[in-house]
Parts: sequence; structure tokens; C-alpha cells
Amino acid sequence: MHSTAEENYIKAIYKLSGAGVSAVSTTALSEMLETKPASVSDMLRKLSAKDLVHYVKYHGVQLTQEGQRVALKIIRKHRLWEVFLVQKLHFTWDEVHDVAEQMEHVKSELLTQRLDEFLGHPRVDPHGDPIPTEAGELPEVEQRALATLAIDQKGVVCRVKDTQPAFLQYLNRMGIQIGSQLQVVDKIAYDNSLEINIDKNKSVILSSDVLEKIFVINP
Amino acid sequence: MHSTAEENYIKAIYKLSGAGVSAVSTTALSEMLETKPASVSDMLRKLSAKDLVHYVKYHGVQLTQEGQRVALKIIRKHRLWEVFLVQKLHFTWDEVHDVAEQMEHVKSELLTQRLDEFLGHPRVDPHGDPIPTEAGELPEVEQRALATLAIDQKGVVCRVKDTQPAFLQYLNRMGIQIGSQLQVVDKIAYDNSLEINIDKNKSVILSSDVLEKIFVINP
DNA sequence: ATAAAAGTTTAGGGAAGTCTAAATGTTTTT
DNA sequence: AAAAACATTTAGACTTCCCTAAACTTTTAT
Repeated sequence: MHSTAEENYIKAIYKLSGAGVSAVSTTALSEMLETKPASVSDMLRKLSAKDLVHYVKYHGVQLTQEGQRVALKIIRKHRLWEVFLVQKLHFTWDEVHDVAEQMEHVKSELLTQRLDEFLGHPRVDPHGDPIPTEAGELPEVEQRALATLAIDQKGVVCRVKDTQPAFLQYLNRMGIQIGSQLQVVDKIAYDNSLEINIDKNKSVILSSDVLEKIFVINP
Repeated sequence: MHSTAEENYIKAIYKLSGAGVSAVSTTALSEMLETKPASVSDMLRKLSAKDLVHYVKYHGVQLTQEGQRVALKIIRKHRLWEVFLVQKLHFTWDEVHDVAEQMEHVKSELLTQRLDEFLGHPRVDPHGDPIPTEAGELPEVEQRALATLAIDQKGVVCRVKDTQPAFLQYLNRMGIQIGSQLQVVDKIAYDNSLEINIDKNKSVILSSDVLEKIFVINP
């Protein structure tokens, strides 16, 4: 089996390997994992020896097929536990991340399987992130950042791409959650912020930072 | 916070501190934890420095008040997760121990509280072991080992004191579970085994080893 | 094109937790 | 009451994962 540390590296590499990223840098990993680059180099050598990553010194790292399989398993567990915490234990979406971060490392195939069943095979977690299937598929739904909507366009919130409590609590205060109906009221050109109407009710100004983290469907 | 290793030592010391035990020996701990006595000595020094145990070299170890508090918290979490696994995820009682052993180390007060609530504040786990309350009380119910019953006496199984899968699977095959109605049919004097009737149905011979691990009420 | 800046790796070391082997303390036996 | 047996601790070492400092490679800027 893999250690918790190894699993955290694999997950971090996976998350930093977005579309069009050929290799993940040591520095990027050290930032995400809050360690020093020297520690990352160490671990990459180790993961490479286990054939979990393709690692070329000074040129970054990529997951192997096996590495991807492992990453998706961890992410599947993390997101299933998040669903459990919110739906069954009534956690709020800003409380789940740290706890799920611990639970995702519990080793038991049976547990994951049964949890999935118990929750009714959910497709997304409380932040709208898709849950990898048992077979290791990660079905992505068509969606766009709120920032890409033009004036008067509408969208329904289906995902938020930042799990930090501070961000999620900010959305709580704005009254934005998964399923919220948003409409662009106005564009403030000089800083790319938008005035957004929420659920045909109050309107708020959202900074471009925030607009990039909220995803909607029905454009 | 305490490390997983520390928590496991504390739990082991607690479990070995039965009634009338003044101090737990290094060897006993090393056996329960499957480590070498030398490693135990090391850790006891460390736990002593943290005031979790009273440790006198060459004379064994006891939990401090704080140590006991920590032990009961871990045991509470372990047993609550066992209930969850059996009642909600349909694990059998021989499948839960190893998984609960991992989950008990997840750190979150809120999680434990909410889990307890979700399960309806259960009083015992699937093996009949009482669950410590949030306040750190461990309510023990009156009960006696099956070995202490005389011929013709009846009892209802309320607890089994061995969580090894092999033992529990043996009970499964005998048809013995929590709630089973047992009656002593005969005593085989030479090896202290008993012939036991199960649920007014079939009868089986149970060795004295097994008889010491099954507890009943209504004597 | 090359020097400076930025990024990465290596070398050496520390904490946690484990081990073996040797030394020391305690208990039992005779 | 000493010897033998047993239990425990200490000493030194290993692994994992992290660190700092120094060396090295790649990228950027002039």
C-alpha cells in the first residue's frame, strides 16, 4: 500500500495536471503541499521508483497510468466522504474538506463500495465536483465559468472550484449555493467584475477572482 | 494532537488495565501492539513526558486521568464507527474491526458528535461493548461469562469479548449472535466444555476458551 | 550570447517510530 | 543468598518524511 504522504503527492500531481499541462513543476507541488522544493524532489524520486510517476530531473513530473488510477481512487473516496458528511451528518460545505482529507486515506475497498451504495451512487460532491466511478471514469459535465457570461445571460450554479472555508463562507453570505440562479446585470469593465443577480432577488458585485471559481450550466 | 502511534499505545494500555491491574508491563504492551519491548520503552518515556501515563522504569505503566480521557475518546470513536459500518453499510461483525481501527484516528469533534447523533446515540457496538459517552462515562451492564452458567440455566448473548474475525466467523457458523438465547444442556467435566442449546434449536459443544468470551444476561 | 535570475537537485541532518544487540534490573529457583 | 531465568532499558542504527544550505541546471534579460 501507499503511505498517506505518497497519496497526498499523487493527488497534488493529479490536481495540477489540468488540460494542456505537460508536466508539473517541483515548485508548484511544494506550494500545493506546503513543503520545500527539496522535499518534493526526494519524494518524486521515490514515486518514480514505484512507477507511479514519470519524472525527468529539472523537467517536472507526470502521473503514469497506475499513478492516475491511484489518484482517482483517492479523489473518489474524498468526494464520497464529503457527500456523506453533508447529506447524512449535516455538515456545511465549508466544514467538510479537512475531515474528508483524513477519511480519504482509510484503506478498504469494501468500505468505499458500500459507502457509494449507501449514498445512492452520487455523481457529484457538495462543491459540484464529479465523483470518479469505481471503474475510474471521471465524467465531466459541460459547464462554464461565471466570468464568461455576457450581460443579461443566465446560469445555474453547478460547481465551485475552491474548497477553502473562507471562500465558501463568503458564498454563503452572498446567498450563492449549488443550484442558485444567477443573471449578469452589468459589467464593470475596468476590473472585470460583474454585477450578478441571485435567484431573481438581490444583486451583488463579484470580483473577477470569484467569477473564475463559480461554474454554471444553461448559458 | 496525538499521533496515531501514541493513540494506539494509549488504547492498548487502557485495554490491559482491567480490574485489579495495578500496572501494565512492557512485554504485555509489546505483544498487544506487535512491536518489540525496546520500542515500547521508548514510547513510554515519550508518553510520560506528555503526562499521559505514570511510568516507573522496570515497574510498568498506568494511564493518568488525561490518558484515560484520551483512551475513552478513541474507544468511543472506534465503537461508533463499528455501529455505522454494521447498521448503515451492512458490514458483518467480523469485518468491522480493521476498518474502525483506521477511522478511530480521524480528528474532528464535530464528526464524532454528529456521527453519534446520526446513529441515534447507540449504547453498545456490534460486539456488545459499551460506547463511552461524550462526557467520558463508560456504563457497564451486569453480565456474566457463559462459562459460569450451571446446567439448565439460560442466558441471552449480550457481548463477545474477542474481535478477531476468525472467532466471530466461528460464532456465525455456530449460529450465535447478540440476542441469541442459550441454555446449558450438559457439562463435560474433564475439559470444562459445555453443551449449549442455541435458540431452542440445535445444540453444540463449546470449549472453555470460547465460553469465557461469550457474555450473557438473565442468569 | 552570456550573465543574472529563477528553479531544481544533492548533501547532510533532524524527528518519529521501529529494530537488534548488549547491558542492566528484577524475580525465581535451588 | 547466589545463580539462573526473565524482564526491561539503553545504545546504536534504519526508514520515512521533512528541513537548510550549497551546488547545479534552465530560463530570462540584456
